Amino acid sequence: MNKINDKLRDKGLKITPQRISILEAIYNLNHPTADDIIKYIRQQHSNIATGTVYKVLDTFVKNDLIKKVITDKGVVKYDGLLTNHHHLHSSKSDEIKDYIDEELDHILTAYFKKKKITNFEIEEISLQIKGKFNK
Amino acid sequence: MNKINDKLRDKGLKITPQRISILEAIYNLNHPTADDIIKYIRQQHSNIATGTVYKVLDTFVKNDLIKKVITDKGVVKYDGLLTNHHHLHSSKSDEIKDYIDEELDHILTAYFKKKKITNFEIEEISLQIKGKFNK
DNA sequence: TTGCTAAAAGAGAATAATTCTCATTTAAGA
DNA sequence: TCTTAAATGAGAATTATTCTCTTTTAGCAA
Repeated sequence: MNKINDKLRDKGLKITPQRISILEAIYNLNHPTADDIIKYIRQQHSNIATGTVYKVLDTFVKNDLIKKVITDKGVVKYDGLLTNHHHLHSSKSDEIKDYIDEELDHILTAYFKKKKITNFEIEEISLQIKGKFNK
Repeated sequence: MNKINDKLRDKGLKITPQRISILEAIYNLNHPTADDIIKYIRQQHSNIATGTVYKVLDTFVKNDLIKKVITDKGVVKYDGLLTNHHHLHSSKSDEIKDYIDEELDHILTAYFKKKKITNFEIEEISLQIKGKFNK
C-alpha cells in the first residue's frame, strides 16, 4: 500500500520522516536540485537540515532509489526515473528533460558489442543531447 | 610561426602573458581543472590571480578556443581538442579520456536526421561513456 | 511495551570552487 | 608616444557541499 515506505524497506533502509519527505519531493518535483528539495520540504512540512538532505540523497543514489544527473552547466540534479534513459539539456539554462528511446539504445548496445574500446570496460553509456527547448 | 599568439589574434582577443600561459597550460596538461592550470602557471612562470584564470577560461570557451567538460563526478575540466569527440569517464575517479569515433558520429547523425524530438532542436550530441580504465 | 543501541538527524562551522568588486596595469591602435 | 577600453590582481563574497559533534530516534530484543 504505502509505496515509499516499501521502497525504503526493500533496500534495508530505516524509514524516517526525513527520508520519506525527500523521496516524495523527488517524485513531486521535476529533476530537483538538493536546494529545491530543501525548500520544498521546509515549505510543505517542517524543517530539515541541509546536511541530512545531502546525506540521504547520497544514500538513495547508492541504493539505486534515484539517479544523480549533472546538467551541461554543471548543476547537480536528482532523478526518480530509474529505467534506462538519456537527457535533453538546455543550452541556455539548467533545464533538463528525460529522453527515452529504446531504438537508440539498441543501436548503441549493438555498436559497442562489436566495437571494443582498448583498455576500457564500458559500464554505462548515456547520451547528452544539448539544444533548445521550443515551448 | 607563433601559434598561440595567432590563435588569440584570430579570435580578436588581446594577447596577454596570462592568456598565453593559460592556453599553453591547457595544451601541456591533460584535461586540467582551473586549479591544475593555476598551479602549473605559478610553478612554471609567475603568479596569476585565480579570478583571471576563471575569466580567461570563460573567454576561451566562448570563443571556441577550448571546450569545457564536466566529468561524471561533476568536476569541471578544460579540453584543448576541438574536433568533434566524446569522452570516456572513469566510474571511480575524475579521470576522463578523449574518445574519437567517426563511424559512431555518422550513425548518430543519421539517426537523429530521421528521428526528430518534439519541441526540441538539437545543437550537439555527446556520448558519456562511463566505465573502468585498464591501465 | 519498554529499553537498548546503532544509525540517523540537527545545527552550524568548515571547505572548495567560483564569482564579484574595485583599484591598478597594460595591449593595441590613433 | 598617448590614450583608453580591456585585462589583471588581490582578496572579499557567494554557492554548493561536507564535516563535526551532539542529540534524537527507528527498529529490534527481551
